[in-house]
Amino acid sequence: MADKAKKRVDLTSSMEDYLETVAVLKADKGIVRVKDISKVMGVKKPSVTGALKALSEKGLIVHERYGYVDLTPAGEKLARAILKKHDMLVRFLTRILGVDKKTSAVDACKMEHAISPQTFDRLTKFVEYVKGCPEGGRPEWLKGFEHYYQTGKRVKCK
Amino acid sequence: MADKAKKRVDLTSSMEDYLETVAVLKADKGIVRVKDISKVMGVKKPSVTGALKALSEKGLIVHERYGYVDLTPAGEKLARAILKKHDMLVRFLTRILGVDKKTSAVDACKMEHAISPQTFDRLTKFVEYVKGCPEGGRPEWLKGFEHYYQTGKRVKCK
DNA sequence: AGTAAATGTTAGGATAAACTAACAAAGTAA
DNA sequence: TTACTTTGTTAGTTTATCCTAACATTTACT
Repeated sequence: MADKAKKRVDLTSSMEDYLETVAVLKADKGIVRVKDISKVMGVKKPSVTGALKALSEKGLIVHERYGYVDLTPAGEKLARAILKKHDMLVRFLTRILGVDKKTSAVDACKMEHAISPQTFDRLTKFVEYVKGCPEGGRPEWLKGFEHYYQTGKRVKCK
Repeated sequence: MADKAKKRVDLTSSMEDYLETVAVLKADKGIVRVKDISKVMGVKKPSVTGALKALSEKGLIVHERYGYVDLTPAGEKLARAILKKHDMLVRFLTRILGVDKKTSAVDACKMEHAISPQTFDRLTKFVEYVKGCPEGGRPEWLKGFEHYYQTGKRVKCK
């Protein structure tokens, strides 16, 4: 077996955010450039250059001087995992808790660095469970929660 | 009105963690010392000394050289807010998602820095709602989720 | 009281992540 | 092709957080 040693890639929250942004931009616009990452993340361009250098060194992206940015297969894979977490959290926040879209996106972006695999697993299944529970619509109890949130009063408990 | 200017106290996650730990230790053991904070948080003592200095300068704790640590009223108030978030998250993770106690504590500690007031508000009400829904016990749908989590199969949906 | 152990502090350094100012390359258009 | 604009990089600084090593103070025991 050719020693394909798969070093564990351990990213800081910040680096995960950069990687995630690269993946999103790539999906959205096809090409990824420093300027766009900078804009989306609200940081200055030199910060981006620095982050990209770090991600390059970890073998997660490809970035030639003055050129576009692209993900390596390892980067793709990692980004997918991060985005999965992100999307699940957004779904939980919006569909179940009723948090508004913008806030959900912001919170998900921070929460995705905070949750353990166990919590991820359970929350994922929770969102799944709620989604498919009464085939088409929202479960009764969730409507009950919405009502409780609005009025402070419970209805139809069991 | 005597200008009681209430400067906005904006803490980093790290400083919030220190403040929280001080509050917990005070509640648990009455007195708070550097060594204990160090032990609980898994950092070395010089890090604690430094953090305490920063919290002192913000008027959140009282700490005399070589002495015990105590919270000021402002510190108490802030700590209470942080702990409220923490406890709510632990309750959500354990009681609703079924995450184990230890993991819940760890995740809550990180998530508490990530959620907005809106998410806090909604999640708090959600936990409240679930708790008091069928007076004594757990709601049917939550049992349904547990079953789904264990077996992957849904029962009694509506 | 005198000494050893426990506890706390200081000084100095490392790392991560951001910034500004100045420079370099690439793209655009006359 | 030259000159302007856009985009990207480099160098150097700042802030936050942690660390280690060495020193200081306090506490506890004999």
